[in-house]
Amino acid sequence: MDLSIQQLAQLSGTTSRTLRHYGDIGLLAPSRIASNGYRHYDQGALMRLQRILLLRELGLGLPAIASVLAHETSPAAALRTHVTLLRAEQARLVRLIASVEKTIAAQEKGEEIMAENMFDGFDHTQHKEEVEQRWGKDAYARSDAWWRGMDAASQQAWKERLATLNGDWKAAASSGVATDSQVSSELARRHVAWLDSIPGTPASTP
Amino acid sequence: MDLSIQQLAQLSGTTSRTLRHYGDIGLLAPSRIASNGYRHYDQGALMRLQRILLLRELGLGLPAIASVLAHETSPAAALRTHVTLLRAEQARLVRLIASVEKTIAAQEKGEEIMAENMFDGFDHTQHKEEVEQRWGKDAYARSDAWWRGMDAASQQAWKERLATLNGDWKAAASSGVATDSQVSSELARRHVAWLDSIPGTPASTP
DNA sequence: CTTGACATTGACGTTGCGTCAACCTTTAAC
DNA sequence: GTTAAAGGTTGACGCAACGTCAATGTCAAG
Repeated sequence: MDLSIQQLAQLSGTTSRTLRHYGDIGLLAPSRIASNGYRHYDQGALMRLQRILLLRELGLGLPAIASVLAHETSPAAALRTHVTLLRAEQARLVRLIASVEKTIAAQEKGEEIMAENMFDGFDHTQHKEEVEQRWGKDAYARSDAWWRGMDAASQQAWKERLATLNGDWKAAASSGVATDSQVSSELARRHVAWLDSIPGTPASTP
Repeated sequence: MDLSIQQLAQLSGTTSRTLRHYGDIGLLAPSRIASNGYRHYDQGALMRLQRILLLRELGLGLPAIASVLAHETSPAAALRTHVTLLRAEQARLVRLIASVEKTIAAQEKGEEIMAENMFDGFDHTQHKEEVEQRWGKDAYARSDAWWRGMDAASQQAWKERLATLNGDWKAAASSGVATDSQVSSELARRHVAWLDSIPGTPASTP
């Protein structure tokens, strides 16, 4: 098994440039360099490349990959750290998508989004420092992004839905409704339906 | 309203370097440059900056933002394209997270991961395409993302919290609890607290 | 022998700023 | 009046992981 750089590239689904790059930075050396300067790779190099590509898909940087492969000691810690970052990034993407979709929807309704919605944002910004000090940065950032992604009408609608739900729920509780399933399950349905309107909530969990 | 570069940076939550960069690339020119060379920004600049930052949050690149602001014609198409890319990226992240977690789990059990786990990733990819074709891309990405972004323990916790809440709520309703505030407001607090654990839910709505 | 496919090294381009560096202004304090 | 602390300016390099020429050498086939 003696592969040229192109052959290895095609086999592993990457490019020759990448392979030379890995060679340059000492991540994956060719197993042999012919007299004409051509790089050649053997089975061992291929396996190492597989691991490299796997770790790369897992999001590790090339230095990190080199480190892991160098001293094969617990990649677990690195991975654990990394999964945290991935989750954060993933959450951010979810918010981004919801926000973009909301923007598109508003656009399609012919609304001129930008105008006063900006001032909403502005108010929010000034509010921001206070909130951050009282509730912590993370909490603010997370909650703000979703809320801010909505236009005024949607925010109003959200508030109303929450108010209605809470109202019905209280009413049901205080009136001691017909003990069980009919009314309460109806409430539960609406409860779940409302949750579904929150970005990221899975529709099909139970 | 005449803002220095720092003042504008703080107001808008960005940095002076960013503002100078935007000036350099012609995205946001200072409204006035004093005789000493200092940049000054007015209300108009601030509004334009708000739009820039909004579009940036939506993930558009600076040239794209410039284009949108230049000929104010339908950002819808650009956004639509972008949301597609975002979804793809998001789906990829979800797979990444799952894969990393699988790797971690395997590691902790002392297994030598790399070998056949690579094929796991492969399987997963193939599975994904099937699912996407059968259920539609959107549905898959949206419903799956949040849920899958959690580890098993978190999913379990989420289920339990939901079950407990629903249980208490039903119990309260069926037992016709002391008509009002004490118990119901306590439930409401927990209700809200639970909602807060869902990514993106604003903590301080009322 | 020539053509075309594949190899080499070298070096600049990409994205959106962060981060010095070296220097000038304004403000507040002593 | 002097001085030190802030805050301003223009370059210019750095980063992550290669993509993409450019200029040139090598190999197999017609």
